[in-house]
Amino acid sequence: MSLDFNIIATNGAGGRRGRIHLPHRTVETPVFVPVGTAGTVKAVAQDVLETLGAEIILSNTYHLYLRPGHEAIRRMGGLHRFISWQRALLTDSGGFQVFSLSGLRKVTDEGVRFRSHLDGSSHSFTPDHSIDVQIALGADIAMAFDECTEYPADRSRAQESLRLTIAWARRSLDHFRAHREEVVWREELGGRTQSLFGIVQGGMYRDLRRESAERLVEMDFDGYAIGGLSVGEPRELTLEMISEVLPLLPADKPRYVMGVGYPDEIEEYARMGVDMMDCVLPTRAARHGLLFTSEGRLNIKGKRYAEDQGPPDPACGCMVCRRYSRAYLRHLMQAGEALSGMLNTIHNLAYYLGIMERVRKSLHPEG
RNA sequence: GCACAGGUGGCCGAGCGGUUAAUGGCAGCAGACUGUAAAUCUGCCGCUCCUUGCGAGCUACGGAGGUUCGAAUCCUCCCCUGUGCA
Repeated sequence: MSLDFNIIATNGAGGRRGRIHLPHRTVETPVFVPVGTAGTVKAVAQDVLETLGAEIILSNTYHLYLRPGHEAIRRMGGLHRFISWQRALLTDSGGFQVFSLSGLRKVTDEGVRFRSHLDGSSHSFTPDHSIDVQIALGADIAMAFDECTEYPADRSRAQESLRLTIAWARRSLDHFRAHREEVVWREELGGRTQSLFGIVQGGMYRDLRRESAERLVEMDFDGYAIGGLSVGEPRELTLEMISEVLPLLPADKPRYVMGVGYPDEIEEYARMGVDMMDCVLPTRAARHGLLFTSEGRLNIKGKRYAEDQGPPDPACGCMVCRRYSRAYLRHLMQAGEALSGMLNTIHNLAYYLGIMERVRKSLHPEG
């Protein structure tokens, strides 16, 4: 049973509005996916996420494997039940950690040997292992195990990285197909199973990106992600790579750009046909005092807001903007109060989710 | 009153004869954050000036003197704080 995705409107520029019918939720696209690495979107509780309208969140295979452990989560009925989130879930494969924990790992054809960032203990991740862990977690969408290529990477390095990612994609998919029936909620949800997405790499080389996309498409994944972007390259390059790859991906399957972006970026990508995007930016920046608003960036730590009684964003109707002043948010930040991160995160997520909602409505006013 | 221990830049606190406008930390100010090792990280943080430079001048380690080429650092007296004994 493959993933059910239907497109209900297009804009002539590649953009489309659609619905991904996942086992736990039908997700309206284009969609922004908040990041909840360790089984929590930092600083906000699940009921708040529901109120904000989040339909799908992302968790991380590597982090949950280390703590509390994927077998423990399986025994407790899977990640949805464990974190009490009955909407859609996506797990990243750990491929990004191959990149971000570069000081603590060693990559071979087999997979990656990691030293835990928690206690220094040694662990190895292979495509098979990543898939096993992801099946134990039971997210609606799992990701192929990839190597997120660093930037800058010269051509031979990007090529080598791409070769590895393609080989790992093949193994991820084979292993996934052999074991996808094992997901804990399968019976409960009428025999439905998880989906697996492949990840396009290729550094900043158009032809390598093209090759990566073509090889993955041949394998027939449930959806396709473009990875290895927003790793330090100029924005024009990010856009160039996305533009290069999108037309090569099957129109009838979801397209997902991983790890982007700023508000204007996600809007732009959505209008050109990206169906899904995740990013830590709204949540991390929120905890650090940076609010995204219709008037631009607002660093709430600024002294200039010390007695500003206006809302963070006058054009925003979120629960934070309706109730609290800039002066109060600045005070919470200054005082190091936990509520600071919570309120800032709520606003930023409301802002990001709002952008996607506007884009969806502009593509098709219904709903 | 006596005996110890102390008084350092907004606060705490190093330094105990010379690369000391003075280590650190906190607070403050500004900035960064893009599939989260991030409630983290970076820069500034005595005053003034400019040709903005590992620049110039000024003022600074309780107060006043003194020793010394040179003192936050040593000596004398005074003031204040803490602890103990009367």
